[in-house]
Amino acid sequence: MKVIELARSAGVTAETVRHYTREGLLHPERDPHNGYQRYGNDSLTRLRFIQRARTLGFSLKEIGEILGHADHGDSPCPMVRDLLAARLPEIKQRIRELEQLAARMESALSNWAEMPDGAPDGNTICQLIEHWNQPREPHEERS
Amino acid sequence: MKVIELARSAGVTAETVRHYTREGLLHPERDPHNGYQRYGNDSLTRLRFIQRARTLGFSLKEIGEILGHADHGDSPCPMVRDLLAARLPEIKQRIRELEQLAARMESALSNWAEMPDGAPDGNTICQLIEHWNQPREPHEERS
DNA sequence: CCTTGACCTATGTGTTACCTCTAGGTTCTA
DNA sequence: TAGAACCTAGAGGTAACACATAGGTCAAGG
Repeated sequence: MKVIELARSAGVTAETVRHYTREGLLHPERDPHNGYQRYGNDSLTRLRFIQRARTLGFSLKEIGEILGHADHGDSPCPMVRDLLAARLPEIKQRIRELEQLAARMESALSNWAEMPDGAPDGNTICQLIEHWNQPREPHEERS
Repeated sequence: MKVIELARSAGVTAETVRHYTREGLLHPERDPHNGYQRYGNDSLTRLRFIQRARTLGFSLKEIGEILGHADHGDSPCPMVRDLLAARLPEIKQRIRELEQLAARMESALSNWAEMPDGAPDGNTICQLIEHWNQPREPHEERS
């Protein structure tokens, strides 16, 4: 199979396949005639595996390690259990953070509903933000 | 103030201050004697503003635009309201995605509780993942 | 035979908000 | 005067691709 054929079989873009190949997750052969990458059915298996693992929240790096174990004949399953069990509380923490962020945003929007806009003076940039009563817990990350 | 003094006043690292400066969010003067950056109290005001805006989920780029408006004497507040109102549903969507991810992870972990590990053969990489009954909705992102 | 279109290659850039490192100059304190 | 603590600029790393560049390949149709 050529790049795009493999990509279509799995419902991803050719770029994604090339990316996984560059990252060492797929091992195509080279067509000595024209330098094209040639993928076999094992690549399709691996690509589908990668997709499933991604929906479970594994990073490409982790998936690479899982595949590496499997390629050595070792069962990657214990690692898979451990990674997932370790990741789950992190995801839940992240959810809580985003929920707090959403709560702050809603609080701000409702507090601002009746505040005037006003231009900035030397001391104030945007009073909506600066005079907004920050509900608990400091800093957060982005979407 | 020198970089680290401003940084400490606001509880961030010197690198963060340098980063904001590189991004044009802070406008220090130069000490002609040694080339050091010199920050005034306005910089502290701006830095604190940036922190508050960050906890509301604004990106540095957006904060740069807000500060730009304020520097021109325009009220950035309407923009601030709009940005926040537009971002909120995105955050909520992200929360839903992560909740679904967490649900998939929990489903996998509980399904796997009684499955054996088993080494990979030619067809299977990790049967925990490959034979796991994926609950609805395909692909997702990372933490 | 040649063009066109669909495909291929490698490489580089952009995304986000910093962190880390290098390599070298400055300032303060004991 | 040494060493610690600080400063500078610039480069590279992080995650998972998407997109663009520049040029080579290939099959089909006119």
